[in-house]
Amino acid sequence: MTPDRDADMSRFERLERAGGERIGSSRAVKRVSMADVASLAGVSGQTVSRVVNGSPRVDPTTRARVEAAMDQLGYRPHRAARALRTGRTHTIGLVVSTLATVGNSRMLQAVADAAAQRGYALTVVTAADAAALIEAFDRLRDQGVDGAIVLNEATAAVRATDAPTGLDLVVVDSPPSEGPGAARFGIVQSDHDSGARAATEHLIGLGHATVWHLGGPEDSYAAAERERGWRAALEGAGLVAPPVVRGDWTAASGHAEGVVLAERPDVSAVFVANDQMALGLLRALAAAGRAVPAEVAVVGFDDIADAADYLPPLSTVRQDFDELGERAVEALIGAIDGGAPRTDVVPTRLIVRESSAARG
Amino acid sequence: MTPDRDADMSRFERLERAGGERIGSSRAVKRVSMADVASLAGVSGQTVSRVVNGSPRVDPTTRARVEAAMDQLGYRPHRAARALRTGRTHTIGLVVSTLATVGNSRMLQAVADAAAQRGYALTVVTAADAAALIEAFDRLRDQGVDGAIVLNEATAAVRATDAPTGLDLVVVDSPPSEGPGAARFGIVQSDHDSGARAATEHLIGLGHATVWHLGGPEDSYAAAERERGWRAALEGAGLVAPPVVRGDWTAASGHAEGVVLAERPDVSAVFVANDQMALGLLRALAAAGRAVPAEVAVVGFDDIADAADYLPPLSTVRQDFDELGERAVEALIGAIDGGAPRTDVVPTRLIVRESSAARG
DNA sequence: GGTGGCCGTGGTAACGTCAACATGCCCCGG
DNA sequence: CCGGGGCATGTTGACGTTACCACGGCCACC
Repeated sequence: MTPDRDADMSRFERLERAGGERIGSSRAVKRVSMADVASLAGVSGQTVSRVVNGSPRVDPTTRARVEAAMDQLGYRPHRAARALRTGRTHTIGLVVSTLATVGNSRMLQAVADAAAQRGYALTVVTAADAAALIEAFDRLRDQGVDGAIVLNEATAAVRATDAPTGLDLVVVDSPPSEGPGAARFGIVQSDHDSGARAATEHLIGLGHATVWHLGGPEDSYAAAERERGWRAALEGAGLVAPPVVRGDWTAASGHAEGVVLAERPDVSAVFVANDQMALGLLRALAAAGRAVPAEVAVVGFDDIADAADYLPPLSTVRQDFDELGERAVEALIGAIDGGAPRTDVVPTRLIVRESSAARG
Repeated sequence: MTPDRDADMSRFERLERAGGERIGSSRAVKRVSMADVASLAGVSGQTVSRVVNGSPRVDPTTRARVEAAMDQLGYRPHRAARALRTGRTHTIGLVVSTLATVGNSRMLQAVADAAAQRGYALTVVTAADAAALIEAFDRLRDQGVDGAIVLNEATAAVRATDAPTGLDLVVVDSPPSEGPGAARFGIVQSDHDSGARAATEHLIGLGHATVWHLGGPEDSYAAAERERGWRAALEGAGLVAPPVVRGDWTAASGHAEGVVLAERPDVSAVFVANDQMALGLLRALAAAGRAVPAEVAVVGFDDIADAADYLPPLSTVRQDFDELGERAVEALIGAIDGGAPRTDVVPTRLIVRESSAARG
């Protein structure tokens, strides 16, 4: 750690010495340009450019000389100048509805890391509703991002992205883009359907007469897919699906709906569309004196880190957020580089904990 | 929604018509430059620039004409060109250690919104340790951000920011910057000390013989401050402080440490350094058969949204993340515009819920 | 032995913007 | 009536980079 820091400081000082006319103010460091490197290395700016961009048409000797000069001067390419010239900013945007849901936060982190690893900067914009989404795209276009990843529950809002935005787009958890124009944007998502099915089948396997569903908002595609999987599992087992109750992903909404479910004696198993709502449900069940899992079994979705410490520890369907982020970035960069939009589905996995332990 | 969308589409079409040579490929839209606006309005580019930047030295008539032309063409200033010329990117960076803690996510959202509101783009970089922090600053400098906000628990890592980075900086939850050079960066933080003190005094007021502390990591400044407040409250009441146990902010660590605490019969009140660790503690207590709050009272810190749905609902100290984000952005932009680094402290507030209800 | 082609390199211009200076005009004071 | 000063606007060049074309030298092939 200490060596690293020293290394950085000395590089900085070199930089300051190299370009600084003024003394005292660290703000006055003149930046090292390609021309500086070129003259030190005794080559033209063009050759420096070739070295920087890894062109093969450079003599190894020359390349070494240029690299030495860059090192000595602490040269860093000027992104704005490059962007002006090439039209590529090497920046991608992320549009997110909210960071209040833990899943979105996890995705953001995964996307940030994946982008950084590929040398792309990530700029984040929030957009709660459809109108804000349009505005968010405007802002991103102004900022000159090369493309954007959309993390927005509202299907209706995502539809708006069918409109031409002038940006390459990858949408996470989106219905297939429709219309005759075929795919307008890439899609990356978890296998909500299978995950929900597995969760529901697991509950059925425990011997419950049926499985209730505490779902996500009506306009969410992910919520619809999870509901679909739940319904399919019930149907497959020849059971009737009870009416769906819906929350808005928050624990508070899970509690509010949970109070209603807890009152019904015929509720003995609930598949909840995300972990945070399950947390609220668990509280409602506890308040109603209904033991989990003895009287009511509960399974969530997401497997956020906290779920293992709920009371009782929550069975849930794990989403691989890191993989999702990775694929979203990869798909977007592919599209930016001229590839066709594609659709990726990442598998999910049922994690059984105490909230749905076998009835003893 | 529909009108908005239509408006956007027609603007896009205008844009396409205005500059497009090629047909068919929506990627080929040529961007509208200042020169296009200038020639349409019959003025020089310089005058357009003056209008865009709100210079007062423009005749109202001319200004109107230029604005009409901009509107008609759908002109958007080119940020990269502007950045190249002025050296300002109007972008700020956010360095965050992890988004796994809900507090950090909340801060990120608040910062994103505050930055957007001021016309700044926000780029996010993660940096888990001190070495990564240095690298993160490098990357941000490459990307040409005007300044950065640092959200990183590790005090040691934050210290590294004492090294010149060539960036204006605002650090959230940092010890005062030290040394003869006075303040190198701005600081924004919650009043951890008072919050912790209030929480501890509340527990003492409930009649507990003493209050235990489940603290954050040793290298965290926020954790140290909270511990300080806890200690001060005990001292003020003439009570002896029990040994501190520490977690790493996660629920899992709270559970691991909580198991130890739950075994001790002399533990009847615990002040936990954040809500997520408190969740783990609650589970440990439940597993040990110790009722909350009847046998053990618990108070957390942060007031994340889920805390109200813990079992039992968690008493906690609320941080005003939105205010923190707002102030951090404000302080940073102030510094970018040449202001002196400043320190802001945002008040915290005790929220009493069932986990520390008065003993019946 | 001539010629074509490739290889390494350099020169020039342009991306869109804004700062600095220049220009022409009108109004006011002496 | 003339000169100076402000005001609105225009002209020029530069920020740092890369695309395009040009050039000389060398090898290979016929």
